[in-house]
Amino acid sequence: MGQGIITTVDVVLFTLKEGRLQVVLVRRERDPYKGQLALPGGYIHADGDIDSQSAARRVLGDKTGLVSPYLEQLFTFSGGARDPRGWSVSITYYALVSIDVLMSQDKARSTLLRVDDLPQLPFDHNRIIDFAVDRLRSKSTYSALPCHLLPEVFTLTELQQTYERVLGYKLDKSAFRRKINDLDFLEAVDEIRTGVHRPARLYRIKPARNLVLFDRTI
Amino acid sequence: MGQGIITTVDVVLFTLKEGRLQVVLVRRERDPYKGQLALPGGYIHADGDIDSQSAARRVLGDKTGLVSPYLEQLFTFSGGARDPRGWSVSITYYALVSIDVLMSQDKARSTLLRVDDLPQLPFDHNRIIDFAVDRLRSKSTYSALPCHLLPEVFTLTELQQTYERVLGYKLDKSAFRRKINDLDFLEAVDEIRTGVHRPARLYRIKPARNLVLFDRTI
DNA sequence: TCTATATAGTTGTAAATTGCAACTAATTAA
DNA sequence: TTAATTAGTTGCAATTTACAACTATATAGA
Repeated sequence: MGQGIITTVDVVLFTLKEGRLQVVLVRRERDPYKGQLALPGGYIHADGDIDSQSAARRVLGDKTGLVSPYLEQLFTFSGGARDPRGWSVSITYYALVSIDVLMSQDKARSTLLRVDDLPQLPFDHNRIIDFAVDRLRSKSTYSALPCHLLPEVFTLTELQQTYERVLGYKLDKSAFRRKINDLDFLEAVDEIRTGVHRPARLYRIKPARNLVLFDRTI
Repeated sequence: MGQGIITTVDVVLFTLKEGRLQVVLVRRERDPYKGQLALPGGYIHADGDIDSQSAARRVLGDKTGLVSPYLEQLFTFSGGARDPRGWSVSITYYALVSIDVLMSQDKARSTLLRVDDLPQLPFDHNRIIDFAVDRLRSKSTYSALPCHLLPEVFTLTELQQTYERVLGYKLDKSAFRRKINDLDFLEAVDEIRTGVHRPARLYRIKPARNLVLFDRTI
């Protein structure tokens, strides 16, 4: 059984560094495109992987050392033209991680590049990244998704800046706080972020809470 | 090359009949589950299919006779447990068609069942349909998607009823019309739908228009 | 021809939400 | 003490949405 179709997973891992949305690329260890920067990806292992999500987690862990970032299926790219080895399917995922966690878990094999300034990449990886950026931006307009680009605890100002950096435009402070408050997916932690000015309340995502979606009305 | 992974496409084809959202099922022609009702689906042909979207179109045409319904990728289901033949990938699509077009193009091999009253189906097809219904409902709250469940031309009242039947709740007439008007994706046609009461203006989707999305603001 | 009725389509306004700007609060540095 | 800077709140105008009543146009039947 099987039709000689190459079946892979690829992961677009986002992080926010220096105020810019960046994507993690790794050097390919084998042909095709050996030595070039590309998305972390690999074959699905029919023995071993439970499903493609597990495969994506495994591949991401192997290539970047990340343990359990936010991970969600993006889209499946397929066809005879996208891989020189033959007709292929790539089940793609996107993942979010804070730069702190990335720095502490990644074993320095990966490269960070700004999503708005990418070189030409192998396969259809530019297209996949563009698709992931579009998804991230659009989903950020109606969900708590950008939270996962921050560390465990963060201030509301940091959260707003994260939204602004992902979306590429400024948000109103009071409206933003009202919205976050209404959605009720954050809880204050005891600590306070102290710095050179007025200290800020710290928050974290309420435990056992799925990704919160904002209401839409037609 | 290839890892012995079964690679298929499955399509959830929706239509609206008797005011109910229904899904098209076909009898399986071969094992496993030969003779049972299931989603129209089949192997990807690495020779012949351009990509999985083409494969989905081909399969849908072969099994239901439909030529070019609205078709969009849904999700990719995968794993070792979902198909008795082995580790498998199903790239799933959902499609929308008006009952008129379905009746005229389908060669009567297919069965229509209400999505809220399905029997147990083979593989993970119940899960796939549930997933498709969720997607259709949620996307209908912020897009022109339900248009594709109607014939070429329709009245605004018919369009509103279509939204209401998909979403499962009533909408306000004036607000609905304002929204549709603002989005500007319909154009009036010359004809008028005449009936037993006041005649209604007929509309169609403006040509060369992508699926219109409503604005969302965080 | 007149009237009742049913559906199409519009209008007015109250209620809710959002956008904007100014305000208060708390800290450090000088 | 004061200036500066960031945190966080408040008030209100502007906009959007929800709701209900209104007008318009057809058929059917008396």
